[in-house]
Amino acid sequence: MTEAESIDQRPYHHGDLRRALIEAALALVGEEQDWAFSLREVARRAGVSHNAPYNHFSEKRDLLGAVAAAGFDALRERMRAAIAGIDRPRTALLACATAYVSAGVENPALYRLMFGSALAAPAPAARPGTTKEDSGRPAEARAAGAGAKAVLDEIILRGAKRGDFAISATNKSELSIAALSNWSAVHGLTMLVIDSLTGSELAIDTLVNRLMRTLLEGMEPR
Amino acid sequence: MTEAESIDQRPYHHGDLRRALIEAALALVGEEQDWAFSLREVARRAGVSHNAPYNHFSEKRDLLGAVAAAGFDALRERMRAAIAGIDRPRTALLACATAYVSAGVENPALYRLMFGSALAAPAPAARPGTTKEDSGRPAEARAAGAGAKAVLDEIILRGAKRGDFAISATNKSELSIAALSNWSAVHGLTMLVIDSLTGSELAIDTLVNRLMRTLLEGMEPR
DNA sequence: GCGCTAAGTGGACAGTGTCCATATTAAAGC
DNA sequence: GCTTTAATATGGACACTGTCCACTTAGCGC
Repeated sequence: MTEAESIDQRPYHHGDLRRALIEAALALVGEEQDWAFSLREVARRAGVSHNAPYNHFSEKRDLLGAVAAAGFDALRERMRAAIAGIDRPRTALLACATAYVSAGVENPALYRLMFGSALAAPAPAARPGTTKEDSGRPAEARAAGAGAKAVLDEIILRGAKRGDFAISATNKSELSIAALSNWSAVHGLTMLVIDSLTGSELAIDTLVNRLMRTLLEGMEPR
Repeated sequence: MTEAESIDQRPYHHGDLRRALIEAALALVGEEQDWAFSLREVARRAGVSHNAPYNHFSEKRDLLGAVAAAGFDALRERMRAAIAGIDRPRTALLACATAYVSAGVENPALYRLMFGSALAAPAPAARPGTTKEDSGRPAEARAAGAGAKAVLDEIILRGAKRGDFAISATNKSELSIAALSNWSAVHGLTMLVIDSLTGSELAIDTLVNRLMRTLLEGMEPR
């Protein structure tokens, strides 16, 4: 059939299968709002055999790790765009938080995957070679997550420098704690919203606003 | 063999299989730090056939829902115990938060399961009969979660009544927002600690303390 | 005592993740 | 240009899964 290569006669080698697989998986996560889909289904979508993915990912978990990393990259860009041009740290912080929660709410499954245990190693007690500081998550996802967090860190630093926050701009520990507090609050709110556990009928943006106000001004009387 | 029922001749009917299955699953979650174990493995542990569980749970997800509910119950009791006898709301809040994070850190998989998507319905777009307010989680787990949250609500209410918090004790919305802010922060911190994403070398209790201080006193200069 | 029904059993089926041997081809070395 | 090589794709196999089905057992109300 040296001639019959009319329709869908794809070449033996895909050429860019790794990216194609990640994109297919990303689409599946979005559609099914779950990552229980089979690796074979991903392969089908990419138009390759059920074994082709193993040339690019040693396990299904590896693929999911790459998907999570893509999610973190998207989140970072979204936050960056949201705070672009905003000078006042308090305002930037609020915009950043709103963008963050929105991203999570728009694709809950992807957000859950980014922080989920699906990435953690199987770990039947005492794996070797994993420090307690990495929890067995793929390096790719960790790095992408750090990139996203950096956006927050920078806002905090600016606020500290300007004196808008009661934080020493030279005290690494204080800065780190402040960033962690903010991330915790926003991350937690995102999860609770996703899980429909807020127990509130207020709009999401309103919730974010109130949360950040509490964080900035505190619960105790001033 | 009317006589040979010497060893391990269990009766045909288990008697309390439902509870036994939940306990076996709970143990498996604790051991494997994952809920990818098979329903058949749970059945094996309970000493019944691979189909017996279906008389008590219609799906694997149902079992996991019951496990999650048990987790919430344990969390509630733990928080209750931690704040027993503490009068000052601020102190109680701190003790409660510490207990909460500790519980999550001690059994990360269980904690993740409680909030995880494993409970959410498969939901390939637009399920019927599920309002956007329930996200398809089993009622049992929802109720148990609400019970745990009530502990927090009560502390906030007490603080508001005493004037320790700048919240009107009669304003339901304000109270709700305050509780949600606290839950978000603590929930978020727990998750970040579990995921080893805090980026801090401080002890967990210290992190909780700092987080709660920020929440109580705010980031902005006083 | 007797039937009803809840609670147990084993078998079956399609589908999964992953391993293996094999085939195809792009790229590197001569 | 031709050949070797390593990367990439393929199909088959295996043990195992969740869930369905038909069937058996035995506790409980009449």
